Amino acid sequence: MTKVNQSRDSGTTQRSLTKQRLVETARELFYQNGYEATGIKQILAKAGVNSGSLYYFFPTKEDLLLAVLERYKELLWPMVLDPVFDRTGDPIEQVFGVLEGYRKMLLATYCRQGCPIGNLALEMSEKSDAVRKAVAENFEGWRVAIRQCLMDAGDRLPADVDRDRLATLILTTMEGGVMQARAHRNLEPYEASVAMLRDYVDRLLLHKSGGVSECAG
Amino acid sequence: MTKVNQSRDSGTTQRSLTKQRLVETARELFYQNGYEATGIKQILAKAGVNSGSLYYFFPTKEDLLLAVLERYKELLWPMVLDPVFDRTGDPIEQVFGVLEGYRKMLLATYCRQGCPIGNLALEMSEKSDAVRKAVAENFEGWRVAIRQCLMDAGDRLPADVDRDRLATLILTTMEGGVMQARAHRNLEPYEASVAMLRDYVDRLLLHKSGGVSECAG
DNA sequence: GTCTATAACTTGATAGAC
DNA sequence: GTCTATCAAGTTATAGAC
Repeated sequence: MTKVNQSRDSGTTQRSLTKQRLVETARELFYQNGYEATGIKQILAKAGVNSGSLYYFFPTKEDLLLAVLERYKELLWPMVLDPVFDRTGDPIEQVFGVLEGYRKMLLATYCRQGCPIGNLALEMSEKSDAVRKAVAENFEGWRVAIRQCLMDAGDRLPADVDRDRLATLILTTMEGGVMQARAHRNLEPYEASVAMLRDYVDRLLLHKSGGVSECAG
Repeated sequence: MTKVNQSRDSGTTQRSLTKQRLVETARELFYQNGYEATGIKQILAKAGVNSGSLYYFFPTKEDLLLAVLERYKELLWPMVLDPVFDRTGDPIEQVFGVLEGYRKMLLATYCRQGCPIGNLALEMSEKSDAVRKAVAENFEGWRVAIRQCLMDAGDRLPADVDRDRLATLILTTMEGGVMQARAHRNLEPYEASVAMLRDYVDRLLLHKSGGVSECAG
């Protein structure tokens, strides 16, 4: 009784339910426990799939991780950006709305879970170049979206402020803040980091029309 | 032929050479490969020590990690701060000198190695509360030293700028910048983050004597 | 304090029937 | 595409002689 199984993968969409379930389960477990600390058996048990099926789709554990990282790229807009961008059109508020989203995540998990990409960045960058690149692409997607907000802010920001580098600092603030909040199991380091970043941006917004020098005193 | 082995541990100092070697080797390997990915066998081989000796000193692998984290606390001043503080007495330059030290480390390792504490923070915070706390203490030592610099800067910084929170942002910038530099295997994200932080601090230094409002325009 | 040998278990991955 | 059974190697940790 050969089931007529959905098989064509148009683009990144997985038509196979088993494959989908595998990626989703692996995503959760890698997130909660890290890549090394998550066993294939564990993934299999939670997904309700047998070893044979997993290895039919993914030759190695690393290939499964790469699929997970592709999935995270797909989720950037629907999960991270859209909910914020739908609520406000002000590009500066969009930026801090995204940061507020991570604060809510920390709050909801009692500072136990942060950014899955950041976790993998530090754990895997030296172990697999393919993974490192997939992580970098995830960072880049996030950063480019934030940079677009900064560009949309137009002349509200001083002309000489580098939007590209400021977008990098914003991602830096999120990742560094999340890291400390998790280590201290306390929101304060995250909130402090974002508050100081906000102070910086506020100062930039107020002094938009030139360098700092013009009103030194 | 029972060797008269040095045994008393006065404080944190390890009088046993074997123990010292074990901690040092574990420190390197945990740094390079992460905690989970490093095997006891690997540590034993590199240190030239037998399994029996390791377990004589450390009941579990986690205890070894805790000793490593204690060691990092001891190393903060001699390895991270003193080399910078000896070169300059200006507290603001001390802060950015420390950040420059991490840049040099990234440069020397082609962006392969960053901050060992940051790695452990993300890998271990959910797995062991003892490790999480030891990581938090390491962060706190670093942050307190930087905060002292900011306090030493006195009225060069505006009175209403929260030194404590600014110190947090500085650690955040280091950790977040290092993370992205490693993921992209490129110094730019780190340099961009630090440059923007410097711009922020420069603006604070110039506008020390009050709020932003006084010269809005 | 250090040695060797090994227990007890888990790991990622494979084979081959269906 | 999915199933079961299993491999070979690796894991942390222990036992007991010296």
